[in-house]
Amino acid sequence: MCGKPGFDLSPAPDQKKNMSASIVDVLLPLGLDVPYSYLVPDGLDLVPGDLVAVPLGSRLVVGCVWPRAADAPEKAVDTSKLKAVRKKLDHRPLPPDLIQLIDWMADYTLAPRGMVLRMALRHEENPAPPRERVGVRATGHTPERMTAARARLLQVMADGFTRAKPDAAREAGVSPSVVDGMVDEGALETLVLPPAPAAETPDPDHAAPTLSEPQAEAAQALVKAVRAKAFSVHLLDGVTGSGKTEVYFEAVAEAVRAGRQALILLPEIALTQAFLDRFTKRFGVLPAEWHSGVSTRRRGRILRGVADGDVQVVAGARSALFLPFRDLALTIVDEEHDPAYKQEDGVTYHARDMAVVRARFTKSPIVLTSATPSIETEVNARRGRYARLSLPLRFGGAKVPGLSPIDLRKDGPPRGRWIAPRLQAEIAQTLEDGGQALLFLNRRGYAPLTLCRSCGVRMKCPSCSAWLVEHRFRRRLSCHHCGYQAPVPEQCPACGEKDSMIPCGPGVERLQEEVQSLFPQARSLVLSSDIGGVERMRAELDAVAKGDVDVVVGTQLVAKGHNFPGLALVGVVDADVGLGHGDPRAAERTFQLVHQVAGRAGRGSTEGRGFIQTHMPEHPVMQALMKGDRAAFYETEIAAREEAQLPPFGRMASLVVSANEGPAAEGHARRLAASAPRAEGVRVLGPAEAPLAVLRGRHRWRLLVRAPRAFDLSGYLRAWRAVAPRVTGNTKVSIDVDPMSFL
DNA sequence: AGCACGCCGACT
DNA sequence: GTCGGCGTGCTC
Repeated sequence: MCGKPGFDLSPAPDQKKNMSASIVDVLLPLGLDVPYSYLVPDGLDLVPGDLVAVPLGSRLVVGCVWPRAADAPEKAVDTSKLKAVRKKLDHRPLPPDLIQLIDWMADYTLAPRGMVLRMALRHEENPAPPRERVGVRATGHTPERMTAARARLLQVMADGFTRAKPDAAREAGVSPSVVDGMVDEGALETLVLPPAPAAETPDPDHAAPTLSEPQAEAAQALVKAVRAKAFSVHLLDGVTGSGKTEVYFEAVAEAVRAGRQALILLPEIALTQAFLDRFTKRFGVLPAEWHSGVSTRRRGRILRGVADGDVQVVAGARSALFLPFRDLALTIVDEEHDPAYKQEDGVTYHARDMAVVRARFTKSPIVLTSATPSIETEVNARRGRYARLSLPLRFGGAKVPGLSPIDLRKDGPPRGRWIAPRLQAEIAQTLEDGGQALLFLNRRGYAPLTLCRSCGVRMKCPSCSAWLVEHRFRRRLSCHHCGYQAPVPEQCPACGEKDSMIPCGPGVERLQEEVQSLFPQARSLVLSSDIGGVERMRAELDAVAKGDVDVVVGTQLVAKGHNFPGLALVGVVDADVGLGHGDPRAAERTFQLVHQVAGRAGRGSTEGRGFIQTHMPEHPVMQALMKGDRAAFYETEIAAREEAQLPPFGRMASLVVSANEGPAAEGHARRLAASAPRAEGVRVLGPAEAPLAVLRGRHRWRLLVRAPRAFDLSGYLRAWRAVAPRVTGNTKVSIDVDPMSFL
């Protein structure tokens, strides 16, 4: 098979005997931690990374030929009972750095190796065959009947070039049926075209930008890092609008120029039209997009292009991390602090951290960007493990607004309202001046809680320990954790009282209602993730950018990289959401969100103003936000983490025991805790009910493990699992190394 | 992850 | 009597 011309590469007869008895390890994309061994049929040449179809029980499964660890002893498998590899798939082998990444991630997260492989193979399940493209070419024959449309088409085709059928129709400005008609008449002939490229090649010199001096310096450092072809981590650190994207685009351009590849990871890519626009402006074409919204067929083409090295730039969500790049020269993690990078279901991992690991294996540079770096990244930069590139100035001269506090304890709004008099006056002034106002409230829906005024019963999700959130525009109550929905009851489900159900607390919908009653003449809009599809979202963002909206009421969605040039006022309606429960991560998150929202104002020519409503203006996070003092936030937060030996000064893992019955979960959690091995400096806390004690009908109890910074936490957890009582029934234990929540 | 096998409740 | 529910264990 696939013999090279002119040489007989088949093994000599005596070797052949050996070969036919050869065995490969195949990792299967299932919940298995160990590869299985298979016989290699005669003449099949397999290398690590090759995808193969192998029999497993009664079915055929696609797996990946796995390198045999040098130190691994021969497995005790009865070789006479081995099954044989059925066939090798027509596919490039997975690159070594990806195989290394999968092994490393499985070791680190304690996930079965096969489940990590599954993430890398998921996108090529059911590979849709590339659609056959039909091209047309002029034959020279003239049709019997000539029409205006036919003449135009033939004129376009007269150059003799072959065009794809739809392209020919579009260029000539005729309908596809005219093309078909000309084919029938023999004036055009059809032929099969090679598949279209998965993505067009970016032009590194399409529109080279004019960079400010600090930008140019930073760009130069990144270009140098790409040229060095060595592992390095840079933190590209700059406030909103400082031009981080333009800077790292220069490094991307360098990779493209060298004929190599770049990966740009983005949080929630489906919504960042602004990013795609900027990329197109700089490189002349769209990047290859990789996220769940891309069709299977398109993904298949991109995947092949990435493996062949033809697709040079991929912009994608965290799953793009597992693409089989042929020659990855550079990785960018945009907005590295964004919690969307943490995958919580299935294999639990942080895409930013894993991207750094892959870059290390690839021996290539990686760039983390943020205006508000995560504490982990900030500490790494301070320790000198990451090189910091700062862009201190706002591009274009506009300023991030300072945030004036509004103390809700003294100057709050009247009962049942959420906009304080001061903020109301500022909005009025802004509208009078013809500016736009943005009200930020990180709560979807109309009201976070609905209760009966007569008997006090609260509307709760039947399968989660969470209140049902009213969504008034859909007239439904819904659970944000499991998706359960129910109509808003007209009478109390507990006491039967009619019209007694009342909404408690604000959501963005309710806030908009208040805006409408306070400013009836203003055009207002709610921006929230559950408003509808991507198309509608883009249309609404456009409307805001064009100035068709006076007051925007938005959830955290408005903190992302959308550009609202007319925004003059930002009001943070409740800065305390999530704060005050003592979780340091909540403080970090609040700081990042509010800081970014504040950065939305004043991006145009006008200087923005900002207000922050809070019950705790003395809280260090609020203080830092008000003064616009980012350094102060990091000082206090880093000091607090160090004091408490929390990450990144100590290590953590969370073990969640879940079961259909509460006592089963609790009981197993207690036995699990009791079986924890003793180790110097390691503490096992709990079990306690998990923050969401019931989720999708599963009762959850949680253990937290805290360990010193340099401790091999994964090794400890593996040793623990080996001696832990085995799970029975529907009980499950899930492990999260480096959890987001420290509580 | 899937799939077969096994052991207990309500049905053609 | 079987059909089928899910809980358990195995797959090179």
